[in-house]
Amino acid sequence: MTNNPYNLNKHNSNCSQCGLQNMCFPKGLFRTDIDLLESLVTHHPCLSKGEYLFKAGDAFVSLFAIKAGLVKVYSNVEGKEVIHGFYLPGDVLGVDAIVSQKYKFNARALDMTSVCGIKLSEMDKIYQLIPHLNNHVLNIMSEEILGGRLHSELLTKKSADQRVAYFLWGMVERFKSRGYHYTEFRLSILHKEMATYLNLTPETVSRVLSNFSRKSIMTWKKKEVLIYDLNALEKLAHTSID
Amino acid sequence: MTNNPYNLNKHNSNCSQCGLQNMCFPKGLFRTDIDLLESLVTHHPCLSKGEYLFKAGDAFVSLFAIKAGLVKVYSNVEGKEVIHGFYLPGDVLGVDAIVSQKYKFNARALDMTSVCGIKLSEMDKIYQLIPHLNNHVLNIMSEEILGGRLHSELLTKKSADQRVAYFLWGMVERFKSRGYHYTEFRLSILHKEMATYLNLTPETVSRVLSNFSRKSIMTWKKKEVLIYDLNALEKLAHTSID
DNA sequence: CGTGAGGTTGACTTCGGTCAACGTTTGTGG
DNA sequence: CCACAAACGTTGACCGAAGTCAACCTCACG
Repeated sequence: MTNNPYNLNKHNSNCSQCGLQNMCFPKGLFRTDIDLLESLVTHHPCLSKGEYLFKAGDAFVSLFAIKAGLVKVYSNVEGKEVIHGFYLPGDVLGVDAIVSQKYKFNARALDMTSVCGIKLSEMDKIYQLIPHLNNHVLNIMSEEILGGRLHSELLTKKSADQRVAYFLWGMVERFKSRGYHYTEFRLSILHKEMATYLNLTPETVSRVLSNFSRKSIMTWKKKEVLIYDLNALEKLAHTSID
Repeated sequence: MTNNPYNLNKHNSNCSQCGLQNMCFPKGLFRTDIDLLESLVTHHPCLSKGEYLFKAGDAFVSLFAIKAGLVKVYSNVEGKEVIHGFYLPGDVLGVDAIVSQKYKFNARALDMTSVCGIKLSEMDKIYQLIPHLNNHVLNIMSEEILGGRLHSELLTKKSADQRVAYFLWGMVERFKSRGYHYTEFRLSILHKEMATYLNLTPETVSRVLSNFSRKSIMTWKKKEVLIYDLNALEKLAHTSID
Protein backbone atom coordinates (compact mmCIF):
# COMPACT_ATOMS: atom_id res chain seq x y z
CA MET A 1 0.00 0.00 0.00
CA THR A 2 1.46 3.29 -1.08
CA ASN A 3 1.37 5.90 1.59
CA ASN A 4 0.62 8.80 -0.67
CA PRO A 5 -0.66 8.69 -4.21
CA TYR A 6 0.98 12.01 -4.94
CA ASN A 7 4.46 10.89 -4.07
CA LEU A 8 6.01 10.58 -7.47
CA ASN A 9 9.28 9.20 -6.18
CA LYS A 10 7.64 6.16 -4.80
CA HIS A 11 5.74 5.48 -7.99
CA ASN A 12 6.94 2.79 -10.32
CA SER A 13 8.37 4.67 -13.24
CA ASN A 14 7.67 1.89 -15.73
CA CYS A 15 5.04 3.71 -17.65
CA SER A 16 3.78 0.92 -19.83
CA GLN A 17 3.18 -1.16 -16.77
CA CYS A 18 1.15 1.67 -15.37
CA GLY A 19 -0.84 1.89 -18.55
CA LEU A 20 -1.49 -1.80 -18.41
CA GLN A 21 -2.65 -1.68 -14.86
CA ASN A 22 -5.18 0.86 -15.89
CA MET A 23 -6.27 -0.84 -19.03
CA CYS A 24 -6.45 -4.36 -17.67
CA PHE A 25 -9.83 -3.89 -16.13
CA PRO A 26 -12.23 -5.66 -16.51
CA LYS A 27 -10.57 -8.36 -18.58
CA GLY A 28 -6.79 -8.72 -18.60
CA LEU A 29 -4.89 -8.23 -21.77
CA PHE A 30 -3.12 -11.18 -23.25
CA ARG A 31 0.67 -11.20 -23.08
CA THR A 32 0.88 -10.94 -26.86
CA ASP A 33 -1.00 -7.66 -26.75
CA ILE A 34 1.41 -6.07 -24.39
CA ASP A 35 4.17 -5.31 -26.86
CA LEU A 36 1.72 -3.66 -29.17
CA LEU A 37 0.19 -1.65 -26.37
CA GLU A 38 3.68 -0.71 -25.26
CA SER A 39 4.22 0.93 -28.61
CA LEU A 40 1.09 3.02 -28.08
CA VAL A 41 2.09 4.35 -24.71
CA THR A 42 3.91 7.66 -24.62
CA HIS A 43 5.88 9.20 -21.80
CA HIS A 44 5.32 12.73 -20.64
CA PRO A 45 7.19 15.14 -18.41
CA CYS A 46 5.44 15.82 -15.12
CA LEU A 47 2.84 18.52 -15.12
CA SER A 48 3.08 21.04 -12.36
CA LYS A 49 0.11 22.58 -10.63
CA GLY A 50 -2.01 24.65 -12.96
CA GLU A 51 -0.63 23.21 -16.19
CA TYR A 52 -3.03 22.00 -18.84
CA LEU A 53 -3.11 18.41 -19.98
CA PHE A 54 -5.29 19.60 -22.81
CA LYS A 55 -7.68 22.44 -23.53
CA ALA A 56 -11.13 22.44 -25.06
CA GLY A 57 -10.71 22.61 -28.81
CA ASP A 58 -7.29 20.95 -28.93
CA ALA A 59 -6.90 18.16 -31.43
CA PHE A 60 -7.20 14.70 -29.87
CA VAL A 61 -3.81 13.07 -29.50
CA SER A 62 -4.23 10.35 -26.95
CA LEU A 63 -6.01 9.20 -23.87
CA PHE A 64 -4.22 9.91 -20.62
CA ALA A 65 -3.81 7.54 -17.73
CA ILE A 66 -2.95 9.26 -14.48
CA LYS A 67 0.06 7.76 -12.75
CA ALA A 68 0.20 10.22 -9.87
CA GLY A 69 -1.40 13.52 -9.01
CA LEU A 70 -4.81 14.94 -9.74
CA VAL A 71 -6.53 16.45 -12.76
CA LYS A 72 -9.79 18.36 -13.05
CA VAL A 73 -11.94 18.33 -16.17
CA TYR A 74 -14.07 21.41 -16.66
CA SER A 75 -15.75 23.73 -19.08
CA ASN A 76 -16.49 27.44 -19.00
CA VAL A 77 -20.08 28.55 -19.30
CA GLU A 78 -20.49 32.29 -19.59
CA GLY A 79 -17.28 32.91 -17.70
CA LYS A 80 -18.16 30.54 -14.91
CA GLU A 81 -16.37 27.26 -14.44
CA VAL A 82 -18.29 23.97 -14.46
CA ILE A 83 -16.24 21.08 -13.12
CA HIS A 84 -17.25 17.71 -14.52
CA GLY A 85 -14.87 15.50 -12.62
CA PHE A 86 -11.63 14.94 -10.79
CA TYR A 87 -9.28 12.24 -12.05
CA LEU A 88 -7.08 10.33 -9.63
CA PRO A 89 -4.18 7.94 -10.18
CA GLY A 90 -5.48 4.99 -12.15
CA ASP A 91 -8.15 7.00 -13.95
CA VAL A 92 -8.14 7.46 -17.69
CA LEU A 93 -9.40 10.63 -19.28
CA GLY A 94 -10.08 11.87 -22.77
CA VAL A 95 -12.43 9.15 -24.05
CA ASP A 96 -15.07 11.69 -24.94
CA ALA A 97 -12.69 13.14 -27.54
CA ILE A 98 -12.12 9.92 -29.48
CA VAL A 99 -15.02 10.29 -31.86
CA SER A 100 -14.84 14.00 -32.52
CA GLN A 101 -11.03 13.91 -32.47
CA LYS A 102 -11.17 17.10 -30.43
CA TYR A 103 -11.04 17.54 -26.70
CA LYS A 104 -14.25 19.25 -25.68
CA PHE A 105 -13.20 20.16 -22.14
CA ASN A 106 -10.22 21.52 -20.28
CA ALA A 107 -8.03 19.21 -18.24
CA ARG A 108 -5.72 20.84 -15.76
CA ALA A 109 -3.37 19.48 -13.12
CA LEU A 110 -4.27 20.49 -9.56
CA ASP A 111 -0.98 19.27 -8.23
CA MET A 112 2.28 17.80 -9.48
CA THR A 113 0.92 15.20 -11.86
CA SER A 114 2.39 12.42 -13.92
CA VAL A 115 0.53 10.81 -16.80
CA CYS A 116 1.16 8.49 -19.64
CA GLY A 117 -0.51 8.97 -22.98
CA ILE A 118 -2.21 6.18 -24.90
CA LYS A 119 -2.13 6.98 -28.57
CA LEU A 120 -5.39 5.99 -30.14
CA SER A 121 -5.08 8.06 -33.26
CA GLU A 122 -5.55 5.04 -35.46
CA MET A 123 -8.37 3.44 -33.60
CA ASP A 124 -9.59 1.18 -36.38
CA LYS A 125 -6.25 -0.56 -36.73
CA ILE A 126 -5.88 -0.95 -33.04
CA TYR A 127 -9.28 -2.52 -32.61
CA GLN A 128 -8.42 -5.22 -35.06
CA LEU A 129 -5.06 -5.83 -33.45
CA ILE A 130 -6.25 -5.70 -29.87
CA PRO A 131 -9.97 -6.37 -29.77
CA HIS A 132 -9.79 -6.31 -26.00
CA LEU A 133 -8.61 -2.74 -25.96
CA ASN A 134 -11.92 -1.81 -27.44
CA ASN A 135 -13.65 -3.26 -24.42
CA HIS A 136 -11.51 -1.14 -22.16
CA VAL A 137 -12.42 2.00 -24.05
CA LEU A 138 -16.10 1.09 -23.95
CA ASN A 139 -15.77 0.38 -20.28
CA ILE A 140 -14.22 3.75 -19.53
CA MET A 141 -16.88 5.50 -21.59
CA SER A 142 -19.61 3.62 -19.74
CA GLU A 143 -18.14 4.71 -16.45
CA GLU A 144 -18.06 8.24 -17.72
CA ILE A 145 -21.76 8.13 -18.61
CA LEU A 146 -22.67 6.57 -15.28
CA GLY A 147 -20.51 9.04 -13.41
CA GLY A 148 -22.21 11.91 -15.14
CA ARG A 149 -25.66 10.64 -14.24
CA LEU A 150 -24.65 10.07 -10.65
CA HIS A 151 -23.39 13.64 -10.62
CA SER A 152 -26.77 14.83 -11.90
CA GLU A 153 -28.52 12.91 -9.14
CA LEU A 154 -26.22 14.55 -6.64
CA LEU A 155 -26.85 18.02 -8.01
CA THR A 156 -30.60 17.66 -8.19
CA LYS A 157 -31.61 15.60 -5.19
CA LYS A 158 -29.16 16.32 -2.37
CA SER A 159 -28.77 19.10 0.14
CA ALA A 160 -25.50 20.96 0.65
CA ASP A 161 -24.56 18.67 3.57
CA GLN A 162 -25.31 15.56 1.57
CA ARG A 163 -23.37 16.75 -1.45
CA VAL A 164 -20.25 17.42 0.55
CA ALA A 165 -20.62 14.16 2.46
CA TYR A 166 -21.20 12.25 -0.75
CA PHE A 167 -18.22 13.82 -2.43
CA LEU A 168 -15.87 13.02 0.43
CA TRP A 169 -17.28 9.55 0.88
CA GLY A 170 -16.77 8.98 -2.85
CA MET A 171 -13.15 10.07 -2.57
CA VAL A 172 -12.66 7.68 0.31
CA GLU A 173 -14.11 4.84 -1.75
CA ARG A 174 -11.88 5.65 -4.68
CA PHE A 175 -8.75 5.71 -2.52
CA LYS A 176 -9.86 2.53 -0.80
CA SER A 177 -10.46 0.64 -4.02
CA ARG A 178 -7.04 1.67 -5.31
CA GLY A 179 -5.31 0.49 -2.19
CA TYR A 180 -4.34 3.87 -0.78
CA HIS A 181 -4.83 5.11 2.73
CA TYR A 182 -8.39 6.25 2.87
CA THR A 183 -8.94 7.68 6.32
CA GLU A 184 -6.05 10.08 5.98
CA PHE A 185 -5.06 11.43 2.64
CA ARG A 186 -3.83 14.46 0.80
CA LEU A 187 -6.45 16.06 -1.42
CA SER A 188 -5.17 18.91 -3.60
CA ILE A 189 -8.63 20.15 -4.41
CA LEU A 190 -9.45 23.66 -3.28
CA HIS A 191 -12.64 23.99 -1.27
CA LYS A 192 -13.65 26.43 -3.96
CA GLU A 193 -13.27 23.73 -6.59
CA MET A 194 -15.25 21.18 -4.67
CA ALA A 195 -17.89 23.88 -4.25
CA THR A 196 -17.96 24.41 -8.01
CA TYR A 197 -18.23 20.69 -8.66
CA LEU A 198 -21.12 20.41 -6.20
CA ASN A 199 -22.78 23.62 -7.38
CA LEU A 200 -22.29 25.32 -4.04
CA THR A 201 -20.38 28.42 -2.93
CA PRO A 202 -17.11 28.30 -1.01
CA GLU A 203 -18.94 29.90 1.92
CA THR A 204 -21.48 27.10 2.07
CA VAL A 205 -18.76 24.47 1.79
CA SER A 206 -16.87 26.15 4.58
CA ARG A 207 -19.95 26.11 6.80
CA VAL A 208 -20.64 22.45 6.03
CA LEU A 209 -17.06 21.47 6.75
CA SER A 210 -17.06 23.42 10.01
CA ASN A 211 -20.20 21.54 10.89
CA PHE A 212 -18.64 18.15 10.09
CA SER A 213 -15.58 19.10 12.06
CA ARG A 214 -17.70 20.14 15.05
CA LYS A 215 -19.49 16.77 14.88
CA SER A 216 -16.11 14.98 14.73
CA ILE A 217 -16.96 13.40 11.40
CA MET A 218 -13.90 14.63 9.52
CA THR A 219 -11.56 17.55 8.99
CA TRP A 220 -9.95 18.96 5.89
CA LYS A 221 -7.23 21.44 6.66
CA LYS A 222 -4.45 22.44 4.35
CA LYS A 223 -5.11 19.67 1.78
CA GLU A 224 -5.01 16.97 4.45
CA VAL A 225 -8.24 15.07 4.91
CA LEU A 226 -8.81 13.11 8.09
CA ILE A 227 -11.87 10.90 8.33
CA TYR A 228 -12.97 10.18 11.89
CA ASP A 229 -16.39 8.69 11.33
CA LEU A 230 -16.76 7.06 7.95
CA ASN A 231 -20.12 5.58 8.91
CA ALA A 232 -21.59 8.96 9.69
CA LEU A 233 -20.24 10.27 6.42
CA GLU A 234 -21.76 7.44 4.41
CA LYS A 235 -25.05 7.77 6.24
CA LEU A 236 -25.17 11.49 5.54
CA ALA A 237 -24.29 10.90 1.92
CA HIS A 238 -27.02 8.36 1.37
CA THR A 239 -29.91 9.31 3.61
CA SER A 240 -33.01 10.87 2.19
CA ILE A 241 -33.24 14.66 2.35
CA ASP A 242 -36.52 14.48 4.32
CA MET B 1 -40.77 16.18 -44.19
CA THR B 2 -43.03 14.21 -41.91
CA ASN B 3 -45.75 16.29 -40.37
CA ASN B 4 -45.68 14.60 -37.02
CA PRO B 5 -42.97 12.34 -35.62
CA TYR B 6 -45.52 10.55 -33.49
CA ASN B 7 -47.73 9.51 -36.35
CA LEU B 8 -46.91 5.85 -36.59
CA ASN B 9 -49.03 5.33 -39.68
CA LYS B 10 -46.93 7.66 -41.70
CA HIS B 11 -43.67 6.14 -40.56
CA ASN B 12 -41.82 3.80 -42.86
CA SER B 13 -42.38 0.41 -41.30
CA ASN B 14 -39.18 -1.10 -42.68
CA CYS B 15 -37.46 -1.50 -39.40
CA SER B 16 -34.00 -2.42 -40.55
CA GLN B 17 -33.92 0.60 -42.76
CA CYS B 18 -34.79 2.69 -39.76
CA GLY B 19 -31.98 1.11 -37.81
CA LEU B 20 -29.57 1.86 -40.58
CA GLN B 21 -30.59 5.45 -40.79
CA ASN B 22 -29.73 5.75 -37.18
CA MET B 23 -26.51 3.88 -37.31
CA CYS B 24 -25.16 5.41 -40.49
CA PHE B 25 -23.86 8.50 -38.79
CA PRO B 26 -21.10 9.63 -38.97
CA LYS B 27 -19.75 7.23 -41.58
CA GLY B 28 -22.12 5.19 -43.74
CA LEU B 29 -22.08 1.44 -43.54
CA PHE B 30 -20.93 -0.49 -46.52
CA ARG B 31 -23.55 -2.43 -48.45
CA THR B 32 -21.95 -5.70 -47.43
CA ASP B 33 -22.50 -4.86 -43.79
CA ILE B 34 -26.16 -4.30 -44.22
CA ASP B 35 -27.23 -7.91 -44.41
CA LEU B 36 -25.34 -8.69 -41.25
CA LEU B 37 -26.79 -5.70 -39.48
CA GLU B 38 -30.20 -6.71 -40.74
CA SER B 39 -29.83 -9.97 -38.86
CA LEU B 40 -29.14 -8.04 -35.67
CA VAL B 41 -32.21 -5.89 -35.86
CA THR B 42 -35.29 -7.11 -34.04
CA HIS B 43 -38.85 -5.94 -34.41
CA HIS B 44 -40.98 -5.00 -31.44
CA PRO B 45 -44.66 -4.37 -30.92
CA CYS B 46 -45.51 -0.74 -30.25
CA LEU B 47 -45.23 0.42 -26.67
CA SER B 48 -48.15 2.36 -25.35
CA LYS B 49 -47.86 5.30 -23.00
CA GLY B 50 -46.37 4.31 -19.65
CA GLU B 51 -44.90 1.00 -20.79
CA TYR B 52 -41.29 0.20 -19.99
CA LEU B 53 -38.72 -0.39 -22.68
CA PHE B 54 -36.49 -1.67 -19.92
CA LYS B 55 -36.05 -1.24 -16.20
CA ALA B 56 -32.96 -0.62 -14.13
CA GLY B 57 -31.46 -4.00 -13.31
CA ASP B 58 -32.80 -5.82 -16.37
CA ALA B 59 -30.28 -7.85 -18.31
CA PHE B 60 -28.99 -6.08 -21.40
CA VAL B 61 -30.57 -7.45 -24.53
CA SER B 62 -30.10 -4.85 -27.20
CA LEU B 63 -29.82 -1.20 -28.00
CA PHE B 64 -33.04 0.46 -29.07
CA ALA B 65 -33.48 2.88 -31.92
CA ILE B 66 -36.61 4.96 -31.67
CA LYS B 67 -38.69 4.90 -34.81
CA ALA B 68 -41.57 6.97 -33.51
CA GLY B 69 -42.73 8.28 -30.18
CA LEU B 70 -40.83 9.40 -27.12
CA VAL B 71 -38.97 7.66 -24.30
CA LYS B 72 -37.68 9.03 -21.01
CA VAL B 73 -34.63 7.60 -19.25
CA TYR B 74 -34.63 8.06 -15.50
CA SER B 75 -33.54 6.73 -12.15
CA ASN B 76 -35.10 6.87 -8.71
CA VAL B 77 -33.12 8.46 -5.91
CA GLU B 78 -34.75 8.11 -2.53
CA GLY B 79 -38.19 7.89 -4.03
CA LYS B 80 -37.68 10.92 -6.24
CA GLU B 81 -37.37 10.64 -9.99
CA VAL B 82 -34.27 11.96 -11.76
CA ILE B 83 -34.76 12.23 -15.51
CA HIS B 84 -31.54 11.92 -17.49
CA GLY B 85 -32.92 12.41 -20.96
CA PHE B 86 -35.70 12.24 -23.48
CA TYR B 87 -35.19 10.16 -26.60
CA LEU B 88 -36.85 11.15 -29.85
CA PRO B 89 -37.22 9.33 -33.16
CA GLY B 90 -33.76 8.67 -34.53
CA ASP B 91 -32.16 8.43 -31.09
CA VAL B 92 -30.52 5.26 -29.84
CA LEU B 93 -30.60 4.33 -26.18
CA GLY B 94 -29.07 1.66 -24.02
CA VAL B 95 -25.37 2.13 -24.80
CA ASP B 96 -24.52 2.59 -21.15
CA ALA B 97 -25.60 -1.01 -20.51
CA ILE B 98 -23.27 -2.64 -23.04
CA VAL B 99 -20.32 -3.09 -20.73
CA SER B 100 -22.14 -4.08 -17.57
CA GLN B 101 -24.68 -6.10 -19.55
CA LYS B 102 -27.35 -4.61 -17.31
CA TYR B 103 -29.54 -1.60 -17.88
CA LYS B 104 -28.82 0.85 -15.08
CA PHE B 105 -31.79 3.13 -15.69
CA ASN B 106 -35.47 2.93 -16.47
CA ALA B 107 -36.72 3.68 -19.96
CA ARG B 108 -40.41 4.33 -20.33
CA ALA B 109 -42.58 5.38 -23.25
CA LEU B 110 -44.29 8.74 -22.77
CA ASP B 111 -46.51 8.17 -25.76
CA MET B 112 -47.28 5.50 -28.31
CA THR B 113 -43.77 4.48 -29.25
CA SER B 114 -42.21 2.23 -31.82
CA VAL B 115 -38.65 0.98 -31.56
CA CYS B 116 -36.37 -1.52 -33.14
CA GLY B 117 -33.83 -3.47 -31.15
CA ILE B 118 -30.22 -3.86 -32.17
CA LYS B 119 -28.87 -7.04 -30.67
CA LEU B 120 -25.33 -6.50 -29.49
CA SER B 121 -25.11 -9.43 -27.15
CA GLU B 122 -22.05 -10.75 -28.89
CA MET B 123 -20.16 -7.54 -29.30
CA ASP B 124 -16.75 -9.00 -29.89
CA LYS B 125 -17.86 -10.98 -32.92
CA ILE B 126 -19.76 -8.08 -34.30
CA TYR B 127 -16.83 -5.72 -34.03
CA GLN B 128 -14.71 -7.99 -36.11
CA LEU B 129 -17.44 -8.44 -38.67
CA ILE B 130 -18.49 -4.81 -38.84
CA PRO B 131 -15.67 -2.63 -37.58
CA HIS B 132 -17.69 0.40 -38.55
CA LEU B 133 -20.46 -0.51 -36.17
CA ASN B 134 -18.02 -0.01 -33.38
CA ASN B 135 -17.57 3.59 -34.44
CA HIS B 136 -21.29 4.10 -34.29
CA VAL B 137 -21.46 2.75 -30.78
CA LEU B 138 -18.54 4.92 -29.71
CA ASN B 139 -20.21 7.87 -31.34
CA ILE B 140 -23.46 7.33 -29.49
CA MET B 141 -21.59 6.92 -26.21
CA SER B 142 -19.65 10.11 -26.84
CA GLU B 143 -22.88 11.96 -27.47
CA GLU B 144 -24.24 10.54 -24.24
CA ILE B 145 -21.23 11.83 -22.28
CA LEU B 146 -21.43 15.24 -23.93
CA GLY B 147 -25.17 15.39 -23.38
CA GLY B 148 -24.72 14.61 -19.72
CA ARG B 149 -22.16 17.36 -19.28
CA LEU B 150 -24.33 19.85 -21.11
CA HIS B 151 -27.14 18.88 -18.76
CA SER B 152 -24.86 19.53 -15.78
CA GLU B 153 -24.02 22.95 -17.16
CA LEU B 154 -27.72 23.65 -17.52
CA LEU B 155 -28.50 22.53 -13.98
CA THR B 156 -25.66 24.44 -12.39
CA LYS B 157 -25.38 27.69 -14.29
CA LYS B 158 -28.81 28.66 -15.56
CA SER B 159 -31.85 30.29 -13.99
CA ALA B 160 -35.32 28.78 -14.19
CA ASP B 161 -36.18 30.90 -17.24
CA GLN B 162 -32.99 29.94 -19.00
CA ARG B 163 -33.43 26.25 -18.29
CA VAL B 164 -36.90 26.16 -19.74
CA ALA B 165 -35.85 28.26 -22.73
CA TYR B 166 -32.82 26.06 -23.28
CA PHE B 167 -34.84 22.89 -23.07
CA LEU B 168 -37.42 24.07 -25.56
CA TRP B 169 -34.82 25.53 -27.87
CA GLY B 170 -32.99 22.19 -27.74
CA MET B 171 -36.17 20.36 -28.70
CA VAL B 172 -36.64 22.73 -31.61
CA GLU B 173 -33.09 22.06 -32.76
CA ARG B 174 -33.57 18.33 -32.53
CA PHE B 175 -36.79 18.42 -34.53
CA LYS B 176 -35.20 20.75 -37.04
CA SER B 177 -32.14 18.58 -37.57
CA ARG B 178 -34.36 15.54 -38.11
CA GLY B 179 -36.46 17.31 -40.68
CA TYR B 180 -39.65 17.64 -38.66
CA HIS B 181 -41.73 20.73 -38.19
CA TYR B 182 -40.04 22.69 -35.51
CA THR B 183 -42.16 25.73 -34.85
CA GLU B 184 -45.27 23.66 -34.18
CA PHE B 185 -44.97 20.20 -32.77
CA ARG B 186 -46.53 17.69 -30.43
CA LEU B 187 -44.52 17.12 -27.25
CA SER B 188 -45.84 14.35 -25.03
CA ILE B 189 -43.78 15.45 -22.07
CA LEU B 190 -45.68 16.51 -18.99
CA HIS B 191 -44.71 19.90 -17.61
CA LYS B 192 -44.01 17.99 -14.44
CA GLU B 193 -41.48 15.81 -16.28
CA MET B 194 -39.73 18.73 -17.87
CA ALA B 195 -39.61 20.27 -14.40
CA THR B 196 -37.95 17.12 -13.06
CA TYR B 197 -35.44 17.06 -15.90
CA LEU B 198 -34.59 20.71 -15.26
CA ASN B 199 -34.59 20.34 -11.48
CA LEU B 200 -37.50 22.71 -11.06
CA THR B 201 -41.00 22.31 -9.66
CA PRO B 202 -44.13 22.17 -11.83
CA GLU B 203 -45.21 25.46 -10.26
CA THR B 204 -42.04 27.21 -11.37
CA VAL B 205 -42.32 25.76 -14.86
CA SER B 206 -45.91 26.91 -15.02
CA ARG B 207 -44.89 30.42 -14.04
CA VAL B 208 -42.08 30.49 -16.59
CA LEU B 209 -44.34 29.22 -19.37
CA SER B 210 -47.03 31.78 -18.48
CA ASN B 211 -44.33 34.37 -18.69
CA PHE B 212 -43.14 33.17 -22.13
CA SER B 213 -46.72 33.07 -23.31
CA ARG B 214 -47.36 36.60 -22.07
CA LYS B 215 -44.26 37.76 -23.97
CA SER B 216 -45.50 35.96 -27.11
CA ILE B 217 -42.40 33.80 -27.24
CA MET B 218 -44.19 30.46 -27.31
CA THR B 219 -47.08 28.47 -25.89
CA TRP B 220 -47.38 24.86 -24.80
CA LYS B 221 -50.94 23.81 -24.26
CA LYS B 222 -52.21 20.27 -24.29
CA LYS B 223 -49.00 18.75 -25.67
CA GLU B 224 -48.93 21.19 -28.58
CA VAL B 225 -45.93 23.48 -28.67
CA LEU B 226 -46.09 26.62 -30.76
CA ILE B 227 -42.95 28.70 -31.16
CA TYR B 228 -43.59 32.33 -32.02
CA ASP B 229 -40.19 33.85 -31.44
CA LEU B 230 -37.37 31.39 -31.83
CA ASN B 231 -34.80 34.15 -31.65
CA ALA B 232 -36.01 35.30 -28.26
CA LEU B 233 -35.99 31.71 -27.07
CA GLU B 234 -32.44 31.13 -28.24
CA LYS B 235 -31.32 34.41 -26.75
CA LEU B 236 -32.88 33.56 -23.40
CA ALA B 237 -31.33 30.09 -23.52
CA HIS B 238 -27.84 31.37 -24.13
CA THR B 239 -27.53 34.73 -22.43
CA SER B 240 -25.57 35.06 -19.27
CA ILE B 241 -27.48 34.97 -15.99
CA ASP B 242 -26.11 38.36 -14.97
C1' DC C 1 -71.50 13.80 -16.33
C1' DG C 2 -67.99 13.09 -12.38
C1' DT C 3 -63.56 12.09 -11.00
C1' DG C 4 -58.75 12.43 -10.77
C1' DA C 5 -54.51 13.87 -12.78
C1' DG C 6 -52.39 17.73 -14.42
C1' DG C 7 -51.86 22.69 -14.52
C1' DT C 8 -52.25 27.52 -12.54
C1' DT C 9 -51.92 31.17 -9.20
C1' DG C 10 -50.93 33.46 -4.94
C1' DA C 11 -48.97 33.78 -0.20
C1' DC C 12 -45.41 32.45 2.37
C1' DT C 13 -40.91 29.99 3.56
C1' DT C 14 -36.32 28.44 3.10
C1' DC C 15 -31.84 27.02 1.77
C1' DG C 16 -28.11 28.50 0.04
C1' DG C 17 -26.23 32.73 -2.25
C1' DT C 18 -24.34 37.30 -1.76
C1' DC C 19 -21.79 40.74 0.43
C1' DA C 20 -18.51 42.26 3.58
C1' DA C 21 -14.96 41.98 6.92
C1' DC C 22 -11.48 39.47 8.65
C1' DG C 23 -8.14 35.54 9.29
C1' DT C 24 -4.77 32.32 7.31
C1' DT C 25 -1.76 30.18 4.05
C1' DT C 26 1.25 30.21 0.19
C1' DG C 27 4.58 31.50 -2.69
C1' DT C 28 7.79 34.95 -4.54
C1' DG C 29 11.56 38.08 -4.59
C1' DG C 30 14.71 40.85 -2.13
C1' DC D 1 14.95 33.73 5.62
C1' DC D 2 11.70 37.15 6.03
C1' DA D 3 8.16 40.40 4.13
C1' DC D 4 4.48 41.09 1.75
C1' DA D 5 0.87 40.33 -1.50
C1' DA D 6 -2.44 37.59 -3.34
C1' DA D 7 -5.23 33.77 -3.05
C1' DC D 8 -7.84 31.00 -0.10
C1' DG D 9 -10.85 30.18 3.81
C1' DT D 10 -14.13 31.60 7.62
C1' DT D 11 -17.90 33.86 9.79
C1' DG D 12 -21.92 36.71 10.25
C1' DA D 13 -25.85 39.49 8.46
C1' DC D 14 -28.90 39.76 5.02
C1' DC D 15 -31.28 38.57 0.62
C1' DG D 16 -33.64 36.38 -3.06
C1' DA D 17 -34.84 32.66 -6.43
C1' DA D 18 -37.22 28.94 -6.32
C1' DG D 19 -39.65 25.65 -3.29
C1' DT D 20 -43.70 24.67 -0.52
C1' DC D 21 -48.37 24.77 0.56
C1' DA D 22 -53.00 25.46 -0.50
C1' DA D 23 -56.90 26.54 -3.23
C1' DC D 24 -58.74 26.38 -7.44
C1' DC D 25 -59.23 25.47 -12.44
C1' DT D 26 -59.41 22.43 -16.68
C1' DC D 27 -59.74 18.62 -19.23
C1' DA D 28 -59.47 13.78 -20.62
C1' DC D 29 -61.66 9.71 -20.03
C1' DG D 30 -64.27 6.22 -17.86
